[in-house]
Amino acid sequence: MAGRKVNSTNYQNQALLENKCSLNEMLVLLSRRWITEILFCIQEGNNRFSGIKGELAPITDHILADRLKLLEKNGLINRQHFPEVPPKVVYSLTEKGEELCVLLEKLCNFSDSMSICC
Amino acid sequence: MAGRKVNSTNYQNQALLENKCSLNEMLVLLSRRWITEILFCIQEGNNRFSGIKGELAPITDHILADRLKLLEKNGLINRQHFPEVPPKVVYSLTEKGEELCVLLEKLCNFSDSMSICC
DNA sequence: GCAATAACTCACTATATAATTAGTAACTAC
DNA sequence: GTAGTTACTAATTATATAGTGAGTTATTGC
Repeated sequence: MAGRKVNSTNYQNQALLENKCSLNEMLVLLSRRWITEILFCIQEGNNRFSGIKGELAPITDHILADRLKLLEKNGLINRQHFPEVPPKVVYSLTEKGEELCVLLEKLCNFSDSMSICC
Repeated sequence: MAGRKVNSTNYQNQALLENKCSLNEMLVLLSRRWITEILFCIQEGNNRFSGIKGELAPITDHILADRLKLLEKNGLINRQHFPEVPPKVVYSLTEKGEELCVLLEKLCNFSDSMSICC
């Protein structure tokens, strides 16, 4: 975590947008690469680190760990740790997480109905 | 527009995600800074370049022009140009644009109901 | 002829985000 | 005692995205 430059216009503009509307915060979170796919993996019961890693093939450990932490921090998933060897950690959606998945599916249907280019 | 590095893992991973699900394309578009605010401005009738620029105060001409072009390219807004001097251009939401705004409002209500930290 | 206007465009710099590579603990099977 | 296992972490490099500052066009008002 290199830390953001708090005095930059870049930072301040983002802060302004997030203050104006929480949607902007949500979109920053959701647009982190892999994050929605990780959510859907867990929703479908693929609920362990290595399982998700396998399904989202080229994802790195680093990014996966970071995204799981983000999702947990925001109350969208639960993390259950079993002190075995080798270690076992199981993830599951919270109620909020389920709710979000429903909204994302709607957005997904909408995006299917149009062709997007950036 | 400096062009993306098409052979990088960075690019290829993004492409993989966008292939897997159009939601990922949609999220890239929506997470461009200012874009949802611009959409909401137009929805509320603030439909000219300088008007939007005024409302989203620290936004630059450069970014605003880019975002309007993106929204138009994706069929979310219409651009009507009047050949006067000084020039006059009026933007409006398309049907798709209206539809998207409805979905975004739902997502916004959801994000209001939780506290997000990144 | 000079300043002001709206709606842009361009070249450049600053910043944020993702990927790469290596390393960790605490065991078990061989 | 060496390799293999899971779920991570850390330092560094590569890439994408945002912001800065200036320039453009074609006209009207002074």
